[in-house]
Amino acid sequence: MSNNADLENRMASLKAYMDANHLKSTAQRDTIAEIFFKSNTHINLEELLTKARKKTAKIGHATVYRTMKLLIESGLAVPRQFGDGQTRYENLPRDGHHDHIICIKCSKITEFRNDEIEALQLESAKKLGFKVINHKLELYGYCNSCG
Amino acid sequence: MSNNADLENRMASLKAYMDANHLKSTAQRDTIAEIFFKSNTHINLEELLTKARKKTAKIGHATVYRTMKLLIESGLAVPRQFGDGQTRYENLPRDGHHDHIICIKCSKITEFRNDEIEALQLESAKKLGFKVINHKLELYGYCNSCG
DNA sequence: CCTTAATTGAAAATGAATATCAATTTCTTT
DNA sequence: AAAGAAATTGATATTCATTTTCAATTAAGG
Repeated sequence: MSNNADLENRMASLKAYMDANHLKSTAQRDTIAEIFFKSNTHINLEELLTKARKKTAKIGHATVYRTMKLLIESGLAVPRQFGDGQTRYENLPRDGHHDHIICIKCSKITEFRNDEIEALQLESAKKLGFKVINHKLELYGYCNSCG
Repeated sequence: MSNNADLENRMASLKAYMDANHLKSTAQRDTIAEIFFKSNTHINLEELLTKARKKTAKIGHATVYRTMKLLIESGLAVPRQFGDGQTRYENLPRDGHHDHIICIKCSKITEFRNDEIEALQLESAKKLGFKVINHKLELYGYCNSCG
């Protein structure tokens, strides 16, 4: 699946969600969603707003917040807080879930994935009577540049 | 080790940290620290403030924030954000680290621990050139009452 | 004690996120 | 294509958690 097809898939998912909820498609929403879907990093409000304003005439920050809330509700974005006071939005990778390693010195965020850990999580939860829907795993430490 | 000895241990650790940094011991600090060390849950500012004011005449909210910052710096408290906009402070259990399972319906927080997961985390990080200092693992799902 | 430096509370300031509201835009129905 | 209903928008005001400021107070060492 090409990046482009992936983008179109996500835009279509969003459209479907909006249709199902009597929500209207607007230039602002499309711009913000597209910028978000194209982002790889954990984008924050300011970045979204700056990029969106380059494409579409006038966009207020409230609209960015509102659009991101919509993307979260529709399951296309995940809000994350890494401790610096601002929410960042994660674009779910099409190849599935990943976790994060954050350098406590330079703040670099690296993604990783370990299926064995995922399996053990499900097992642990099951023992406690929990049905897991989602999870967050963050390792904090020093990257090899800062270590 | 009794609960009381444990409390005294922590108070002593704090004292040692303060001495080493030319910080003064005050009634407010002692009160807040003690309340925090005695707490089992993930206590937030409001709870700390309410309890502290019952013990010590006047305590401003700024002082609670300042004291918790001190406890974090000294490694005796860990700040956590579960997504409801406010920081909660976790008292490190004397028997070591634990992780959390959060019910997305009733918000109940259950603690668990799995050493196998911890080991795999270290291994994953090592492969990426990271030295892990700390980590957060949160599983979100439905508890057996809500599931 | 007495001096110095740290600490405190009250109030003001900051900053992220949300709510308000009149004006605008989309979508459906003629 | 035009109109009407309903949703959306941007600017502004607001909320709420947290931080800063600063004059007055207090702790600790000499």
